[in-house]
Amino acid sequence: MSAAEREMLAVLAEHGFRATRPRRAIVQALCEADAPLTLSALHRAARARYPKTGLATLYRTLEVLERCGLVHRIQLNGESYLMACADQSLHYHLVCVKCHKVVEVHAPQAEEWLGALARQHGFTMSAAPIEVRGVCAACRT
Amino acid sequence: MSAAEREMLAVLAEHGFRATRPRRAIVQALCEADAPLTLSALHRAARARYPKTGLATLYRTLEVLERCGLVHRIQLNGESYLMACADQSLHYHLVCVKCHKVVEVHAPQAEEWLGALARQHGFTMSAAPIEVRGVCAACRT
DNA sequence: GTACGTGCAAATATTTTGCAGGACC
DNA sequence: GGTCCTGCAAAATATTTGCACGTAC
Repeated sequence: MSAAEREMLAVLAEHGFRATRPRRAIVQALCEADAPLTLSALHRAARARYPKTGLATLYRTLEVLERCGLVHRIQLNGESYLMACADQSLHYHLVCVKCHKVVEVHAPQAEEWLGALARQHGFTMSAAPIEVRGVCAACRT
Repeated sequence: MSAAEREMLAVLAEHGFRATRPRRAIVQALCEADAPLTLSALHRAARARYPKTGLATLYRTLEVLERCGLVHRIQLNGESYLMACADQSLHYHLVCVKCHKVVEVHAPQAEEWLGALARQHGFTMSAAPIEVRGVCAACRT
């Protein structure tokens, strides 16, 4: 079990949710994916770990995970994808619109800039990842 | 007709799409909204301008507008919203998660920072708005 | 005039719900 | 042992499609 996985289950527990088999299958599938997953890809991946995982449970689990800030929906070329991110601090996700891979970036200085910018407009940024779309090195060629 | 509206119709024309009545109603509804709209709110708003606007046409028009980069889907507290933005340059959208209002911000310096950050990771940012979630001054009280 | 778009209704697909039984703490 | 969760199937929603008819260019 990866650290990310352990972390997510811990946060779930803190919020009073149980670590059931389908939930662990879904969390594991999300953590082991190397890019965001569509709903049906996630269902397939969860079933590979716990075959009885039902679609209704997947929806219900995603709602819980999103509520806890552990799962994020991102829009890529018109499709909706799901990705896990237990990190509740402000940071960036560089998302490649071609291969869909995501690089998680912490850049305190950039965050300060953005924070200052927001403050100028009376905004208080929330501690959620900021999605930045682009093309990665491998896909640019 | 607002400048944004005119701009969107011009871009549509450039892409070879016709400015039909339902499309103009949808574009106008999007441009006049002071916050992103849900699909059904947009349908209602479009119908207020051209009552015969059908739901299928709304879906088809949104696909066209998104393809042309004129409409963006944003996720807010689990709901999906649509907003118009004809500006194809890199900039930020400060989105209030309470009242849903959006402030469009151009900040060359912040963009340079972010660009440099992305380059360090081999990324080339695409010229799309970057959504930053937070709480606006009015809603913070 | 002729594509391109449309509204409508039917066909699909997606998401939610109710409930009897199972599994986590 | 008592809830909280689950799978299943049915219900409710949301989205797409086919087609005969309009209308923008």
